[in-house]
Amino acid sequence: MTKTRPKKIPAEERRNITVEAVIDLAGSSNPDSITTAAIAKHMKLTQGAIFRHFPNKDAIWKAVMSWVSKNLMARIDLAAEDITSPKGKMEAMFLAHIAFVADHPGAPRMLFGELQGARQTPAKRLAQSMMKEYAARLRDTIVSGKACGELRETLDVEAAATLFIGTIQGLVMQSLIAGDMDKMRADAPRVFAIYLHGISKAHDAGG
Amino acid sequence: MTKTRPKKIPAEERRNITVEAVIDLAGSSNPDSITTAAIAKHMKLTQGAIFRHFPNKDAIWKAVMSWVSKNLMARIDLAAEDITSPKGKMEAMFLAHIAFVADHPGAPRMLFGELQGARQTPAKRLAQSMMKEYAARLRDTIVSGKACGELRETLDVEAAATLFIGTIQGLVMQSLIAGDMDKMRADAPRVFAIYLHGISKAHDAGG
DNA sequence: ATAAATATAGTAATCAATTACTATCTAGAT
DNA sequence: ATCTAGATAGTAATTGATTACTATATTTAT
Repeated sequence: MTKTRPKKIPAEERRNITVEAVIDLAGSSNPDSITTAAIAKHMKLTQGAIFRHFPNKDAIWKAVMSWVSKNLMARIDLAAEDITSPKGKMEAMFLAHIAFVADHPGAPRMLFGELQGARQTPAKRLAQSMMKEYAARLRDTIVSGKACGELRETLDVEAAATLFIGTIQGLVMQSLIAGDMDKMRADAPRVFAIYLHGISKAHDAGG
Repeated sequence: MTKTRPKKIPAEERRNITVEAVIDLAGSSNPDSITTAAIAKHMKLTQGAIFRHFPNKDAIWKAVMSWVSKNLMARIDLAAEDITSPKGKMEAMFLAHIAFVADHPGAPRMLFGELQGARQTPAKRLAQSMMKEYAARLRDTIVSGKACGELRETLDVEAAATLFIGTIQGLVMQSLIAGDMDKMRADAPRVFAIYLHGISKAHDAGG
């Protein structure tokens, strides 16, 4: 029985480790039922030590949401930045989003859980503002797609944006249910192809 | 302080009332954190009385899932039964599903929550078998749609089924997040129109 | 009177958070 | 280079609240 004492780690790094631990745990259990004891155990610390770095549990959740928001948006921006075609941009965003979720299954669960909760927490505010910016970016891309003739000019922009986000959320939900993130990576391009067909201007009359 | 005693209600009806109470509560709070005390309060009973009608909490969840499964499938079947066109069938199923969720926002939350949980509960088994049957019914309809020429013969059946379910789940998620079920009812036909465009055989070359 | 349905009042377990204390790191003086 | 004081990061034990669940008494309908 070698009860090794955990290394003393600087506060900021310890906070980062905590965020990772929560996202890790959220990948395999309901975010709402992740206890501070479970977090502590996962990062090999005692439960009380957590509160040396966060004033309370809400603060942990806020830090997690901040991480998710920052990293997800960064990956989507990076994927889309060098692409000029709106359709190409949308596909890149779609696949980047899926890849991010496949890498961090806990992330969407934290997001959903927080957004659905009745309580207006700091974490929820963060999540809401991220969703708002995401939707705005999407609408802009769709509008420019119509302008340059890639998308049908009869296209309902709001509905197309809703379906884009919904398609991702649906894919994610089904993969979380199946517990298989690799399947999602494989399905994503095929599903997006149908979506694209739904919003594109017809090229030829072929069925 | 008029502490009125609740009427004595036969056990079976009391169980039905319990199920309704849970679905009601799930509409505005995380299903996983619905306590037996909260259920009891909502149906104006003491907490202990619940356990005169159910052996344990899992049994309550199983009863709820049974209710959801039965009622959702019934509404979808009813909506589709008199329609011969596969595309028409799919639209009817889609809108019936959305209408059901709009009537019972707690239902999808119970479903998601149960399916995502790591624990293999009786409720989870029920939910899984429902999803399986739903997907099978969907694939059959899509296949017959291809056969009768309503849908593109190049259509990826699996992806189309995944997107159908995903579209619903996505719409539901966004409505739960927005806390506005009426918006979902309004958005559903517009979103489904894009999906339909994505799977349909082209009628004319118009953009 | 009897049986079913409910209230009352408990249980042990678990939760987030706090406390008293200890170990370790680091900066500045020598 | 080394010592030491203060700051930092940890443990272990405990708190009051809340959880699912239970034992028993009481009410109500028939």
